[in-house]
Amino acid sequence: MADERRAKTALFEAIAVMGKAFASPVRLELLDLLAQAPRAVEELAQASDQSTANVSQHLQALHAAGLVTREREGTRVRYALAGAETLRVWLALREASAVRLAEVERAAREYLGGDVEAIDREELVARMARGDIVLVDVRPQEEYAAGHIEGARSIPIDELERRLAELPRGREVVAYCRGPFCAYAHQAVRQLQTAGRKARRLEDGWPEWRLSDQTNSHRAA
Amino acid sequence: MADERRAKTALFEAIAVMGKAFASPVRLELLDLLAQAPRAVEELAQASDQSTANVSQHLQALHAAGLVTREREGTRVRYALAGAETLRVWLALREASAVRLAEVERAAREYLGGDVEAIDREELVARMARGDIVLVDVRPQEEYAAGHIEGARSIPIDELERRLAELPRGREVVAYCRGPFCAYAHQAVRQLQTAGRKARRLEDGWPEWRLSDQTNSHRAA
DNA sequence: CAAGCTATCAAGTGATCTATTGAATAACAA
DNA sequence: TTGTTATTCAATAGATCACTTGATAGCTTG
Repeated sequence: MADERRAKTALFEAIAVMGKAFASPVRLELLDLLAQAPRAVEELAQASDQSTANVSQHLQALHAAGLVTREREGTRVRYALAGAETLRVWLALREASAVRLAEVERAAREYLGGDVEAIDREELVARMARGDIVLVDVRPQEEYAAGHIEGARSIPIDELERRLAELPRGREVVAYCRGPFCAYAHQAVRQLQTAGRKARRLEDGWPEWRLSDQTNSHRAA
Repeated sequence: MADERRAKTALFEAIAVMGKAFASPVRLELLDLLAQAPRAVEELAQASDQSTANVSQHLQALHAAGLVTREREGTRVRYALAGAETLRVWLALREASAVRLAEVERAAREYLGGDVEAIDREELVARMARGDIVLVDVRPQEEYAAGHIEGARSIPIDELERRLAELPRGREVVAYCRGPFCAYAHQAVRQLQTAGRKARRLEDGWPEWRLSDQTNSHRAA
């Protein structure tokens, strides 16, 4: 009886080790970044506006919780998301928080600016098959290189304005980026519309696509 | 620029509010219990071996994180899991921790005792359709009452031994309970096998079933 | 092997979290 | 009203966590 309680407590304590990893905003941002592409500590520190030491410590916490893998690469250490289960937890948490916490919704709206017309995965697949649209990945190049939706071309958001001519005039443009809370696709659609193009954003990003359809994943050399 | 950072930080901080809710073993156990059936504070305190005040506080934390709903029922307050998204996060976290943390695996084995032959959902459905097996819900009655797999009969684990005669001798018995980390089904299978019956456990429990097949859910009056 | 990066470690401080205790409140019944 | 039960509140002490700073270790290159 008391033994059973002890064993049950030990089990929940072990699971809570992973739960704790999701309890810090900094770690969540790191997970979000790693969901796009593996990265070194320094890069993560820059992307998340944190000190290197702090990021290193958080990464070690994530590592201890089994959420990321670590790999030495010469003078750098490359961290990557560990397994699809990790991604699934993060996406489920993000989704749940968006649905159940008004504050998340509010913060998302604040960050993304006004809403922009979206297209869902299913429609995207259908229109792509018909050659109806151009799909653009507006994330940084390295993230595109680490994996992207098949058939997408890479035009990082920074370069979109001066590379507008690359996009055929006749077809609608669909932009996607890191996920529903990533501002790049919103920004891209606004820029495109300002330039007189027809444009929408994919309702979510590369990690969601990858998880929902493993076979579609495409990795560049 | 600085504005963008502030907005992004606010967003991750808001999501982390929910993340923090998953950071305590006590709260995880409460979520696990609530995934079976809504309950009052006192019941949860008893089931989790915690003081009422402590459980009340944790429930308030869960409520603030949007993970549970609260409803006054006379002198009691009935807490329930809020929405399918909440359940999805909890199950994803449990799954991920089982896969990625050796310690969880070890603690689970310790708690459950030796492994017992399992059957997956797909096979269960097929065998049920053929009338090949008897499906038994070995959770406490109230949890069965709050929802169960269609076609299952309720025999709480405490009563299994003296109600053995209710089970037809000819057919294999499949027992299920709260989930893969719940000991009841394991126990039931062992008892049944000792009594010379053919028995297996369903590989996971009612919450997983409910989530994977909403239409199969069955709620008693 | 010395210089230059990158990443980690170690220690410290302020902040937050947990569980306990005892008192307060809310709903109900006699 | 008074008593009873269920829940919450308030205060607290101990533990854990987050971020900073400055030192250290590992690898690469000249």
